[in-house]
Amino acid sequence: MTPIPDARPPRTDAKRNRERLIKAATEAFAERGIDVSIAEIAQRAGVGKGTVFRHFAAKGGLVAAIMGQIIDSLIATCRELDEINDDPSVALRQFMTAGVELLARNRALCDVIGRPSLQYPAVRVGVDRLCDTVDALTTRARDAGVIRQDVTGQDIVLLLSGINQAAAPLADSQPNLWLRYLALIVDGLQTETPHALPHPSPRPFSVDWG
Amino acid sequence: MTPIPDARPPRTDAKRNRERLIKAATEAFAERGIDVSIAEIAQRAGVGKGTVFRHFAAKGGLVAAIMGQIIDSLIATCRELDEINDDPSVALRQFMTAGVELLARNRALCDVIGRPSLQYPAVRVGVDRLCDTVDALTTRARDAGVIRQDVTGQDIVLLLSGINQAAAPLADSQPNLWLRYLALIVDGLQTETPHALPHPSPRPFSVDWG
Amino acid sequence: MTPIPDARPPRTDAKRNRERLIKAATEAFAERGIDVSIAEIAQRAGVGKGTVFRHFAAKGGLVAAIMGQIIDSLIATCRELDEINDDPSVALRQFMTAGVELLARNRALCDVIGRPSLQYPAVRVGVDRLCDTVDALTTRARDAGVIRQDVTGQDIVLLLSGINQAAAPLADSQPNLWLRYLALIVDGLQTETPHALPHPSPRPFSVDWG
Amino acid sequence: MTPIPDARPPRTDAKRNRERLIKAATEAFAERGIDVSIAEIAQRAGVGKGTVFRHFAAKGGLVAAIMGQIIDSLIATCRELDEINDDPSVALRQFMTAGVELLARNRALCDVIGRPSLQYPAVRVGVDRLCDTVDALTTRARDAGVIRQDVTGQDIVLLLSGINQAAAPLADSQPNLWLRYLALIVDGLQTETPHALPHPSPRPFSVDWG
DNA sequence: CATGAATGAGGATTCATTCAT
DNA sequence: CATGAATGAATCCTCATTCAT
Repeated sequence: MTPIPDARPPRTDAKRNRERLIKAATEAFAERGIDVSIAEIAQRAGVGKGTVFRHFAAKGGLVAAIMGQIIDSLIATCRELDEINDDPSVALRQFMTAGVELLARNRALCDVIGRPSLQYPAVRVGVDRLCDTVDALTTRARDAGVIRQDVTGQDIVLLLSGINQAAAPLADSQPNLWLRYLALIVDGLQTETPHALPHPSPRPFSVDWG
Repeated sequence: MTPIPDARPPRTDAKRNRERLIKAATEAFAERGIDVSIAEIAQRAGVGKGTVFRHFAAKGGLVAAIMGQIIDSLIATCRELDEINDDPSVALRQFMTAGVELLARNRALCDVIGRPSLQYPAVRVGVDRLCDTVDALTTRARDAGVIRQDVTGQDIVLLLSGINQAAAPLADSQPNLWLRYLALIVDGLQTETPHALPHPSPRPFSVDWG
Repeated sequence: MTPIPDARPPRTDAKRNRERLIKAATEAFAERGIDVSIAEIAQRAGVGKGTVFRHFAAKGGLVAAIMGQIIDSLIATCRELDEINDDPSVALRQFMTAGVELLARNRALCDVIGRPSLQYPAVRVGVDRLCDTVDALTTRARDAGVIRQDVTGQDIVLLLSGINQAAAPLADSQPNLWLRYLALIVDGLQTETPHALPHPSPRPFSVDWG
Repeated sequence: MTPIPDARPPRTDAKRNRERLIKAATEAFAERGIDVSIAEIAQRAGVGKGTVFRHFAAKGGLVAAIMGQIIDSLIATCRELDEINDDPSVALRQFMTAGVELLARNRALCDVIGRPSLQYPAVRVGVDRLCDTVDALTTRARDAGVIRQDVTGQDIVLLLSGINQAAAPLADSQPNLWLRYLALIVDGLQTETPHALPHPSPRPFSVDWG
């Protein structure tokens, strides 16, 4: 029996294209934010624009996929650091460093995480999962008494974005300025004279109780 | 004797239109950021697109004017609070509250203040002036020993943006969440066990020493 | 009887404004061509844009008026040179020099004279009158045998524009290049071995026999 | 053996569209000058505006491409006539006829060639190459003694524009009038009693010695 | 009469998305 | 499946002309 030629075009190409596309999009988004054009992403990937839309029905899907993956990697980092470090204080600081650095080096991540209501459902869900993961670490730190008792994992995640933002306006000329604000906030979290916080800890992103 | 003015004052209708335009632009920018189209601003103001360009030769000029005005008002607020309050700690907290609230209610302000290299020269200069004004207040607070000795006025200004950013993703469902992070940072600034900060205090926006 | 104040606003102002307007428009058109904006003309004249339209219902009217005046002055120049000079050859050369120089220094004149069908009726009529005037001089030159017998006044006028155009592309770097082509054409008009011209002398601008 | 092309040839429909676009642009420019809107060109070609920009990133590129092509064809014509004709006098006359006719039928060519400082670099370079090519022919004619000794190829090219311009104002009603002025100038170039020209022969377009 | 404020049509250009090849 | 050609809505901006003051 002669196999029917071309009946099933090879999946390999599609898979490799998808990988190249994701790699290119990841880099392009990191460097230029989510406003980078599909044309540029396609060109960086060495594929046609149509191929981008074959893999992701709309630009938003591509954004969500890339960003979701990055958030997942941060979740993994958090878990690892939590496991590796006996001292939750060290783990937390290392995690926060990783998180802010990620934001400082990825404009698109700031774009999607920093906007009101996180437009992208996938990002919203990812961030919630990140918050849960960080909350485990945070709880351990709270229990160990190395950070103030009223901060949650979600607070920590939100603060990552805040720390990065504080330094962002000067990022071009002073690219490591975020280290300063990270240290400032870490110091603050360890304050021995906390006052009661005036607003309850936030609700998850995916919950909107109106 | 009433002095004869050299040039006639702006016509009342023009003045009113300008006011409506500025009001509309202020609101539109606040709600939707600097990417709102001139068409929408014109429509909100009830004028033609051409009228917008009569008052501001280019969109950038309108942005700069509105944002500059807002920054100036924050500078004024800072001065007033510095004068009114004997306790620099109170003055600083009140100023920071005013600043974060302003950001929380104005997406365009976040857009122009938060981006790398502050594209708009007028904004850059305004922010530098703001930093100077805040630095006076900050210095008084440092001298009084109510905040850690290594923070400057520019740190405070940058932190405003960071505090707002921490709360921004949840702003739609929890519009006052910024109060929480403001309190957290204020507490942190008063820590009695500060560690040396790993990065020097930032240089002004308008200076780029390469 | 007390005279009614302000009943008849002084004509003096209007007249003076008109003069300033015409002066400004003349200069602006000369320097920048007919595409100069009404706003710039009004500003140069120190009047409002509305005043321009009070004096000339549309931009075309202003163009026609200014250009007509300039053409009239060239007509006067032609008459004077014709009267002053006994030698028609000299008179013709001096007139052509004046004409090309006028074009070389007036972009708007080139714009309105050089385009097909001379859009502006006033210009068309003026150019026809110019042609008639030049034809008198040309006839004298022909009768004196100092130019070839088959050229008319209209030919001469059209050649002015042609001579200027030949030099125009290099006018920025070589502003007197037109002298070269003027001399070339003047030499040519005096050829002693003319061939019969393949196209009849042109009909006037204002006549269109379809 | 057919070699495998590195890249696929342009799709037939794209090629056809490009051809229609170029044809439409060529006609539109010829009829109405370089100020025709992209919208009109697109409509004439039966494509969307975006398609025009797909093929030419900016309007200037389209202008330069079309005009460059036309100038190149004139260069080719010049070379052919130079080769075909033993008599340089005939070759030169035939070339000048072709050149003026081209201008007479193409408003955009007049626009880009006739303006001071030739704005479009591609046009400037093309015209310089044209001048060089014509200069070869002109030199032959000078050496044969059939034209005056002081004219160059660039003079000839500039005169094409001048000749066309002389006839242009009446082009609508007398579309072949340019033949008259062409004959007049050709006669003049052959004068046996030349006077020294008062201005040196022009420098190339691409050279600006300030 | 004079002013300059307001208008809005029109122009070049960008880019996500669709679809013929 | 992949390509990149085509589309057209959207955006900023200009300027002749109208008209309220």
